Amino acid sequence: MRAGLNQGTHPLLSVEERQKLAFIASIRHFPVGGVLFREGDEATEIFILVSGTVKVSRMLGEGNEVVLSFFFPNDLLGLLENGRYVNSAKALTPVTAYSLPLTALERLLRTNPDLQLHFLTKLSHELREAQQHAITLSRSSARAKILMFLNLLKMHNETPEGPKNRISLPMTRVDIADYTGLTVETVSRNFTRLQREGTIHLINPHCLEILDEQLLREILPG
Amino acid sequence: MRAGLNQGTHPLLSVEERQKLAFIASIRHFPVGGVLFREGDEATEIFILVSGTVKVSRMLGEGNEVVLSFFFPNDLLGLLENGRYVNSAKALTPVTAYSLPLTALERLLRTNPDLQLHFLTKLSHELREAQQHAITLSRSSARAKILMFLNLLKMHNETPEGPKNRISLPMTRVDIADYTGLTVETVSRNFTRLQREGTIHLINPHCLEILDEQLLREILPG
DNA sequence: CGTGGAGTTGAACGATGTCAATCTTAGTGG
DNA sequence: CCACTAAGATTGACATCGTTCAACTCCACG
Repeated sequence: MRAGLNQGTHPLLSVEERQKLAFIASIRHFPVGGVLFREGDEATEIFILVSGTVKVSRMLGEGNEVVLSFFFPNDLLGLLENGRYVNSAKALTPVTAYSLPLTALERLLRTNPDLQLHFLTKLSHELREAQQHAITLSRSSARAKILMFLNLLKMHNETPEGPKNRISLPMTRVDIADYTGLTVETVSRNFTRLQREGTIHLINPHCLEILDEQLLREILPG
Repeated sequence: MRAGLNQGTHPLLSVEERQKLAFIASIRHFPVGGVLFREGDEATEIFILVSGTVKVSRMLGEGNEVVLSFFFPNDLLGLLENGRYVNSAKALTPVTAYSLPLTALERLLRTNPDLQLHFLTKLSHELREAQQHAITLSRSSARAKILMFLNLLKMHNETPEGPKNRISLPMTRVDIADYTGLTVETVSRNFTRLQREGTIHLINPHCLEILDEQLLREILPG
């Protein structure tokens, strides 16, 4: 279910490219629970995350939320269609982001074919990866899904304060369930199970430590 | 698991754009089982399907194949990374395709920012849809997955010869299983079940008729 | 102190995977 | 032209895993 636009070692844009973009950007701040944009709203800007975590989701009729991805610093978010956002984005922690007005961005891209080509390449790569990831997840066990989810968080864990391998989970169990396609109960049970196995240690529901480093290698089998 | 680059009503490129591209293209033919390109091979060209059906897949260690998508006429295929194809493409039927040499294509895009911008827009749209589709599938029942798969084929069914609502399945049950993330047995059982319910009629394993038109509406619930 | 939301745990059920047997069909060679 | 073969497809029995429904715990907040 990994669906962000970056992939750990591959930020969407290079440092120089982001600097170019910074010329047309402004800084925005959002509190916990703040909405960056809402599905269906007219799109006027896209964002590049500076700090914090964002949940991107879509509603499927009858209050059924699908969490498409979690976004971390350096991610680009706000993909749109026909001038409207296709997803909703909500801040899970206090968030700082660059805001890029669409009109200026389009002008910039139109006059910088190389920058645009890079966008194209990166986009196709990242989304292809996301698709692959989604398919992979669709055929693995609940345990493996949780491990992949933890691995995702681990890769983006930018707070190495305190013990290494400590991961903060700013989202709720429901968010994790809506992201992995499991039920809350299954998510909870598997956290407990991983703890019993000695793979992780739950400090509290929103903070855990990874004890068994090799869970990364173990992820593939399913 | 819908993952093609087009979406029925949204061909990747407009007629004019394809005409532009045709200037640098040549025609290629492939027999049933023919390989258009293989995962990891150096990429020299991309293809635009003219006729036939193509299976695009990736191997996950130990002979485990994931079918990422099926491609139909007007689809663009051959996405690559670092000069290499990331997937393999095999013809399920006799295939005719335009071949676009990458060097010429890149030159064309570099000098046509508008064409490139269109590429960018279309790509982000289609892949976003594919991602959504994959996630949707990951949380629905086997029956709903099969229905979505049939719906996909129906949208691309370009052979209205004979009775309407007749669909040809050029792929094997294993391919369908590898595409939907189910087992062959579950795929088979659900075909049988849909027939018992009167939703479809299996003429033979590679050809069926859709009897209940409203299965389309029924797909969402899961 | 309650109260309510989030999280965890238990028991029973149901759907899908697994293993194995059988059926069908297309292709092959006599 | 027919019989044999092998691959694909279907079906059944059973095991497994995740969901469902329900109860209970744990905090944060009033």
